[in-house]
Amino acid sequence: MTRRASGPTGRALHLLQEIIALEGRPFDPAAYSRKNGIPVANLYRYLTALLESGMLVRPTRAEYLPHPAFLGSLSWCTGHGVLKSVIRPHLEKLVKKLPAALHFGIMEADMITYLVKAAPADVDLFTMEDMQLEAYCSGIGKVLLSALPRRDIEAYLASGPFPSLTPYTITDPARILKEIEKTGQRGYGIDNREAHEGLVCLAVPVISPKGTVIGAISAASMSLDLLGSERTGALDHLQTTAKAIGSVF
Amino acid sequence: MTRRASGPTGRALHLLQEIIALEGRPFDPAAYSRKNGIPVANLYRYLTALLESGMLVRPTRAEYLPHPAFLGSLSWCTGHGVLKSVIRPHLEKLVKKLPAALHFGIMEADMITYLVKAAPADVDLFTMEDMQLEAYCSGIGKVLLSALPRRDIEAYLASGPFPSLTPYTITDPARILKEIEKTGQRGYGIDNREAHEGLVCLAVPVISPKGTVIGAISAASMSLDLLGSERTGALDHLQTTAKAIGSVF
DNA sequence: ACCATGTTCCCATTAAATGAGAATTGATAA
DNA sequence: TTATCAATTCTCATTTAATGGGAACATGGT
Repeated sequence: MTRRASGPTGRALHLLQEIIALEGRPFDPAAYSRKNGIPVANLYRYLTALLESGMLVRPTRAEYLPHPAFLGSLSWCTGHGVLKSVIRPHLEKLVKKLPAALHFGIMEADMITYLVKAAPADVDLFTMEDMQLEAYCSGIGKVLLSALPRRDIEAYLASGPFPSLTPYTITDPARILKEIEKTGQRGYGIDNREAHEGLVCLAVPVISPKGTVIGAISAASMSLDLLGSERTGALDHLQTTAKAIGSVF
Repeated sequence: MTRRASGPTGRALHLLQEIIALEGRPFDPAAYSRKNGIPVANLYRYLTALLESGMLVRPTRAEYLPHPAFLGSLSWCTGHGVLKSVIRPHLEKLVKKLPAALHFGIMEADMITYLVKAAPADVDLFTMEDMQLEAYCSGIGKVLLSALPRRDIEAYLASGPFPSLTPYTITDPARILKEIEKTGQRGYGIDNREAHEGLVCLAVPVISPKGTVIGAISAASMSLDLLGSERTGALDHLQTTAKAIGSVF
């Protein structure tokens, strides 16, 4: 789940994350000591440091919880605000080289949420940040679906119906599955006017060094050239940015 | 704001809290180094440890933010859940010695919220956890009001009106102020049938070692003896528990 | 009062942090 | 592209803190 840095500090931080991950269930020092090969004496030293720093409280002798004041200090970063802050500078840098409507999106409850948008001043597209779209007919959606376990893809396909939004929308679950599989194989997603009249887009996944799919970025355009003569160049830019973003995590 | 443990680990944790406290504003390594007397080289070492442990991300070269995944791992402890977990064992321990309806409450938006309730099986009181009550006519309310800066007390008194809930309810702002002042002077609050027919209660503040008022605990009873013959004993129990809870923070 | 378990203490040994400056990297302006 | 400046990392001898195994000490429950 979490990376662990070496050294005493890294071990103390790992302990903090362990206690948070317990979600309130009792923390068992002896078990943690055994499991991680850390002598109990050191374990208690880490706990002391975390308590003295105000990150943990000890309601009773053998109980450890995140400190309410520490949690309070984190209340400003609820929602996707931090994630947006992480992504935005990358998209705004890319938009200078690839002048199209760029988006970063994640999947939430079978829908795609566009968290970040960056577009040249002369491009006017209907999309907005925090807008939700169907997954089956968007480039980002196909990419994120293709990253799901087979079981989840099938559950998604069974959850239809899939309304037709343009004459090009693919609405048959079997054909959607084929699209998803193709997307996974070639490593990028295409939306060929399936979600909006005349709008095409290319999308690639953003993957952390650990292999987690954070989300996906896409370039959208009202010109078919994006899928034709411009495709290779655009994909190259998207891949580069996606890799840069991924390496942040 | 935060306590700081000595040693490298304590300093690293302090840095983490500093970055969280910035709420997304840019972190200035040089300034932090100067302000805290920490050489920049060490500062960057702490940052590296925090990054490697997955607590921070660095969206761009000179930018540090809490890691979205770390924030996600904390999502289970939104609201007052953790605070309740901290308080509850103490009240449940106290209820064995002081068999009355015990409550822990905090002030939110000029109202009192009862976060924890502990009562003997044979005591049946209308109160419930998460219930909100008026502050001016409850023991906990008077205690928490008396801990406020003068300015805030006056703002509260100006925010009336203060409805009469029983024949004993004090509704005149000037008299409420007197009550609040008396509460602050004697160190505990009294509700003499002001909020509910026949119900009396005693309340004391819960104060952290740093002097922060966390909330207040109260004992309530339908017998006037709580304010008479039982007052000294009950107060003693409440004070002891309040001190024990306070020392947790 | 007793027991079991959780917690702290002890101290010689080992590992890690320290700090000042030099060296390097990266973004921005020219 | 190159110059420039600030941000960041590296180096290394020195200082400081962490380590760990067990004994000793609390505490809550029986």
